[in-house]
Amino acid sequence: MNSKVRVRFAPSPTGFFHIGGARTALFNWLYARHCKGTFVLRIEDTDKKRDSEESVRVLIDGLKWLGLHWDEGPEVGGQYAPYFQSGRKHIYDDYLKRLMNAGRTYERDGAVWFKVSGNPTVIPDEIRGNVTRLEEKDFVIIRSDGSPVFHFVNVVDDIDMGITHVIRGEDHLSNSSKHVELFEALGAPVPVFVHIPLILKTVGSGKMSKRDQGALVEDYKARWFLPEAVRNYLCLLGWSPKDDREILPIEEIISLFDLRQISRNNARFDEKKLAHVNGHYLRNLPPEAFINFCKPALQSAGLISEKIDPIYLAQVLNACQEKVRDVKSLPNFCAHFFSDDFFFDDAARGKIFKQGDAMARIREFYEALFFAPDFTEESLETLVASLAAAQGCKMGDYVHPVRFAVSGQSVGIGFYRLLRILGKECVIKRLKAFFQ
RNA sequence: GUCCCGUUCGUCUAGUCCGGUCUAGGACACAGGAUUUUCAUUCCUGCAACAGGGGUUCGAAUCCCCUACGGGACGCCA
Repeated sequence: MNSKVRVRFAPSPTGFFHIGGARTALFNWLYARHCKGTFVLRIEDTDKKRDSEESVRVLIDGLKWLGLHWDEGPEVGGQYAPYFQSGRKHIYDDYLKRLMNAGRTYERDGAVWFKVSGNPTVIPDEIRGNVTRLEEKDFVIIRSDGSPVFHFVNVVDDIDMGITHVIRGEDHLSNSSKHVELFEALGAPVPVFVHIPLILKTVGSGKMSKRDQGALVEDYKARWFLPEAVRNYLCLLGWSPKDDREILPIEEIISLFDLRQISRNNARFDEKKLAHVNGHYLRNLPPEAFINFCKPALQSAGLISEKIDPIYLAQVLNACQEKVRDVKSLPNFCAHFFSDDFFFDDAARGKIFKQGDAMARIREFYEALFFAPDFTEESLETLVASLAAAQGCKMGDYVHPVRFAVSGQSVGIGFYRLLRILGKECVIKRLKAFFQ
C-alpha cells in the first residue's frame, strides 16, 4: 500500500455525465481507497463555449449519487485549490515560461506551439506495458485568444497536484504521447498511466454515445436505479474479483481492486445485466431502506401521498420487495393496494376467463367469504381448499380469477397475502363490483 | 490513409504474466423443469466460446509470427 498515491478524475463539464466517465471516476476512486491515497476531482473547464455552472452541477450530483466522494476538489477544497482550471491561469503562465525558457515553444498564427522532440516516447501503462509511440507533429498549447489547451493544462495540473497515476479511458492513449513529451520537457516525472478499456454500445459499433440508452448517469437516478447497484455493475465492466462472485459489497471491491487486473479489451454495455444486479440489490435491501427508497417513487407516480398510513405502506412494500424487479414498474405492480381505480390487464383477463366458469368460481368464493371465521392467510387458504374439494376443481381455479378481480393482474404478491393486506371489506367490495 | 490498442459462450468475464490440474469455470440472456396459486422472486437442468493460419514444444486458450476482424486517435474539443 502506497499512502502517497494521488489520482484524479478530470472531467470537462459538457452538460451530461457519461457512463464511461463515471466508470473512469469509479476506478480512480477505487484505487485511491484501496491504497488509502487521495482522490482529486478537477474540473477541466477550458472550453468557454461549452462550459457552464449547470454542467458542473450534473457531474457533482452524479458523483455524489454514486457515492464517489472526493478528497480534494470543488466544495471540499484542498491544498492545490482552485480545482477549476478556469481559475488556475497564473499557474499555467508559470509553466509556460519554463517551456519557453527551455526553447520548446514557438509562436505561429498568434498561437503558442509546443515543439515535439522527434523521438518515440514511451507511455508506461500499468495494464498494457510500455506503449511506444512517435509524436510527429508540434501542437498548440496556447490558443490565439490566449487560452490554454487541454494537453497543456492537463499535464501542468497533474504535475502541480502531484498526481501519481493517470487512470483514464483508452481513447486518451494517443494523447498520452503528447503528454509524456510535456512531462519530460517540464522536467517532471512521468506518472503511471492506466488506459482503461472503453464501454461500447450494446448493439452496433462504436463506443457508447450520449444518445444511447443507459449512457447518462443522471438517467439512472430518474429511473429509480439503486446507486450501489449501478456502481457494482460498473465495477464489473473491465474488472472482476476473479472468484466467480459478481455482486459484492463495495468495501470488498475496494480491498480487492488492483490496476493490473483491469481487463485490456473493451466491454459492451448490457442493460439486462445491470437490471439483474439492480434487482438483486433491491430484494436484499433492509426492509426499512426498501420502503424509504420506494416511497418517493410511489409518490411521484401519484399513487400515494405523504400522509399514507406507514403501517399499511410497510405491509404492501414488504410483500412487494421479495418479488420486485425494478422500482420504475413498482407503481403498476402495486397500484391496486392504494386505489380502487386500478388498471385491468386485458391480456390476463382473456387467459383467465377463457374457460367460462371463472366467474362462477369468483361468485362461490365471494359467498363463502361470509362464512369465513376470520381473514388470516391460513383460514383463507383453508377456505379455498375446501371450496376446491367440494367442487372437484383445483385451487388455482379460484386463485387466478379472484386475484384478477381484486387486482386486475395475473401476477403479483402471494395470493392469500394479497387478500389479507387488502382486507375483507375491500375484497368483498371489489368482488361484488367485478361480477356486476 | 497513418499510428496505437485489443480478440475465450450472443453479452460481461475466470483461466494467459509463471505452457500440462481446461473433455475451458461463473454470471446475464435464452430454453425447459420445480416451488401440487400467479411470476417479475427463489431453486434445478440445458444451450453456448479459446478469430484463422503458421511456428516453438513431449504438450499451447496460455509463448512467437502473419492474416482477418473489432476499437481508438489523428482539432487553436476535452
